[in-house]
Amino acid sequence: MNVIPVAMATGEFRCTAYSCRVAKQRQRLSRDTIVGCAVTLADAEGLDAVTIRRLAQENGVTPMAMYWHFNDKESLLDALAEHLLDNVVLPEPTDEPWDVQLRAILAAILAALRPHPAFAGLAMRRVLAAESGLLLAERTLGLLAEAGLEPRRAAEVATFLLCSVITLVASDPEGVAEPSEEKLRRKQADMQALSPARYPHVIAAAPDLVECRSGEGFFTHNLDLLVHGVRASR
Amino acid sequence: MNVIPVAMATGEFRCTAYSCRVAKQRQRLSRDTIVGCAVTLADAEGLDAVTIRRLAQENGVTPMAMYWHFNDKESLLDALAEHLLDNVVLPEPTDEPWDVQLRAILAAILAALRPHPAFAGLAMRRVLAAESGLLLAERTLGLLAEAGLEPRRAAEVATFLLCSVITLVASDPEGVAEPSEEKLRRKQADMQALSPARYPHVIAAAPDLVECRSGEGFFTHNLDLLVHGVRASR
DNA sequence: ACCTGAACACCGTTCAAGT
DNA sequence: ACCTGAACACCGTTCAAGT
Repeated sequence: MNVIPVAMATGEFRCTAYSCRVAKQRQRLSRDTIVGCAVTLADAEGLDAVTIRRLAQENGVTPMAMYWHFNDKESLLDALAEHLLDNVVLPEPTDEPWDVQLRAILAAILAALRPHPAFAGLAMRRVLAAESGLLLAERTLGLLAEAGLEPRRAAEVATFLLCSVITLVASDPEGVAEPSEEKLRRKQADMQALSPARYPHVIAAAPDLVECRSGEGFFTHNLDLLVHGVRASR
Repeated sequence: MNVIPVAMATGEFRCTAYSCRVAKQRQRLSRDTIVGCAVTLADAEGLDAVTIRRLAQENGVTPMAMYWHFNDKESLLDALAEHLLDNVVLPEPTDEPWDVQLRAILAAILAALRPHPAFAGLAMRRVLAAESGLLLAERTLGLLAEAGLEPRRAAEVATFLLCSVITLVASDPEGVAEPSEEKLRRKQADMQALSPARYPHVIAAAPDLVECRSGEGFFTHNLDLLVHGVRASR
C-alpha cells in the first residue's frame, strides 16, 4: 500500500484519502505515476473507481492531461494489465520434471495477481501482447511440449491454464479486496435458510463456500488440480 | 436471435437494427422482455452496449421506466446472470460413476454459456444465489462427496470448477461474439514477428493460440483436464 | 401499477489553444 | 513536450408528478 494520505494546507486541488501524489512540489506526470495511482485506487475502491477524471483529480491535473500519456482508457487498462504481468517473478528453468516447473510458474503468476483481485482479470488481455506475458506463454508452452503434448493441444492447455490461474484470483464476486465481512455472513445465512430437503450439500458447505477463497488451500489445492489434470489428460 | 429489424413508419422513437420490440402495438414492459432485449443487445454489441438508457430507447420508453422493473443496474445484471443459469439443462442423476456425471454437468453449463460469451462472466455472481445456480452447486457438491473429497476440499473444488467452466467461455478477450477475423490475423502476425530466439514456442504456436478458442477441442479437452484433475488430486 | 419530466453528478473524448 | 478550457455525447439515479 503506497497510499499517501495528506493533510492539505492549500486548496490547490481536492485531495482524497487515496491521493497518489503530494501537492507541494508537483513533478511531472508520467505513465508510471499514473499507473501507480490507478493501482492503489483499484485496490482501495475497486476497478470502477479507476476513471480518467478521478486519476486526473488525484494528481491535481486536468482530465485531458491523461490523453497525452495514454491514447484512451483502453490503453490505460492495458498498462494496468502489464503492470500485473511485470510483477511475475518467473522462476529460472531447472532440471526438475516438467510438472514441478509448470506448477512453479503458475504459482508465480498467482503470487503476482493475488494482491490485486480487483483488476487481476485484466491480465488476460495482455498475456499474448506484453513482453512479460509472452515470456510466461513461452515457458509454459515449452514445458507442455516437454510433457509430450502435441502442439495444438499445448496451445489449448496453455491458454486455459493461464486463464484459470487468473480466475482463481479474479473470480471473487466482490471487486474490492475486502468483501466486507458483513455481506459474507449474510450470504452464508441466506444459504443456510434454504430448503434442507433440496439443498443438503449446499447448506452443509455454506461456511466453506463463502470462506474458502480466502484460505491458502483454495489456491494450492486447485493449482495441484490443474497440474494433475494436465498430466492425466495426455 | 430474436432480433426484430423494423422499418419504422412513424418517428415515435428511434428504432435501431437491434430494436427489441415493435412500435405499432407497444404492450407493457416486463422484466422478461427487458432481459430478452439485453441479451440480444449484449450478443450483438457487447456488454458495454447494455445500458439503462439504451434499453429504454430500444423499447420506446423513458430511461426511468426501467427503474420500476429493476432496482438499479446491478439487479439488471443479476437478471442477465440468472437468465444464463436458467438455460442450463441439467442432466438427470444416473448410476454412472461420479466423474462421468460431473463431466456431464460441466458440459451442460458450458452449452448454456457458449452462445453468450459477451456476458457469460456474469454467471459467477449468481451461482450461489439464484435457484438454478444453487441446483448446480448442490449436484456438483454431491458428486464430489461421492468422489470421496472431504467437505472443505469439495467446496474449494466446486467453486473452482464452476469458475473455470465460465472462464472457458468468457476468457475471450473480445467481448463480442465475432472477434472480427481481422484483429485475429493481426495478432497472429504480431506474434510471428517476435524474436525467434526468445519465443520459439510462441511463434510456432501462434496460429493455434489465436484460433484454438473457437474449436470444439478447446472445450472438450479442457473439460477432460478438469475432471481428470479432480480424480487425480484426491 | 406503470410510466414521464426535469434535474444532478458523473463518464470518455475531441479539438483548439496555451507554455 | 506537456498541459489547459470549453464543449459534446453519453452514463446511472433521484424525486416528484402524471395516468
